[in-house]
Amino acid sequence: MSDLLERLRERGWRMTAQRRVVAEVLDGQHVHLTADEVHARATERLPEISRATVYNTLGEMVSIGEVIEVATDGRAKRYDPNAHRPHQHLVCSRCGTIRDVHPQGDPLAALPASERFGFAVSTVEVTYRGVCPDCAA
Amino acid sequence: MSDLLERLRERGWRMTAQRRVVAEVLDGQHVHLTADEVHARATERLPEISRATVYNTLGEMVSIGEVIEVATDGRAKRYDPNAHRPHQHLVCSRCGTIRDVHPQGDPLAALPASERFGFAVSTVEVTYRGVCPDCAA
DNA sequence: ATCCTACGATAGACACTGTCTAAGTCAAGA
DNA sequence: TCTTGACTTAGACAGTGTCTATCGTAGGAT
Repeated sequence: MSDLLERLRERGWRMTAQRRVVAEVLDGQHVHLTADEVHARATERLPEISRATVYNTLGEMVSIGEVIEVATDGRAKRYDPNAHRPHQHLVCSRCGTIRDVHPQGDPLAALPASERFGFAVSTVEVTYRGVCPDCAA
Repeated sequence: MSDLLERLRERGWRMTAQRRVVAEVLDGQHVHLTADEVHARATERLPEISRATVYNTLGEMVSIGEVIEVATDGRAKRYDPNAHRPHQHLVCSRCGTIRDVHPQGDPLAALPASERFGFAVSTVEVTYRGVCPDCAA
């Protein structure tokens, strides 16, 4: 079930109850949670888990590429466990929920060399914004 | 010279010294400042301007579409006065500086209806990330 | 030119998000 | 079982943004 947990173990992570819970919370969700939301859900299973541990664990998962950090507003970052399939995000401008979407074509191709100003461009993030069906009602 | 100021006046804005200074700071910069950076520069010209006023004024400019809010990391939002010409952003993943770029084509077209999930999609933000020439050296 | 009044500005408290530190705990190899 | 260093913890701290109550003033009315 928990591929994420399995991959972390393979990387030599020390398996603590806290890390297990954080991985499970991420794995079980299709929405993109903020760090404090992850903490809230983790607390339901492991009441004494601290905020710092959740932040640390998420940060480590991001730095090894198992989880993607999404900053769509200037507020809390959100964490996306779907790091292995390239995708972009569709954000509701009212309620802030995020959906994964898969646009056609390679967005990198749209930026000609003359517009790269010597940058070694490596990634593109595309954020579509609009009003979701629930908020439009 | 300050087109921004002129447009605000046309919208019936009460012209206060504070709003004038905020508009001038934005207009004179080609970089994208954070709210607190705007405040710092505004303070040089109008020492008693408050942080709340800068935040309010920036927020109002964003809501009427004269300025664009850019959240490239999970930290401070940056404010882009170049709202009249559609463009995207190229961010250095080392030093964080932002350049305006103009990709080809309409990025909205890449998202087929089947991938919109009932959202009324209105805007797209594209953020290219890479290492700038200065940081690559 | 002066007066009025509603809109804008102010200071500072507050809230949210994230980071850091010092001390205690425990997973896992010896 | 023992040992060790990686991990966790509580809580202080820092950066960013919001809110409230009060004061000031731009600009129309007189």
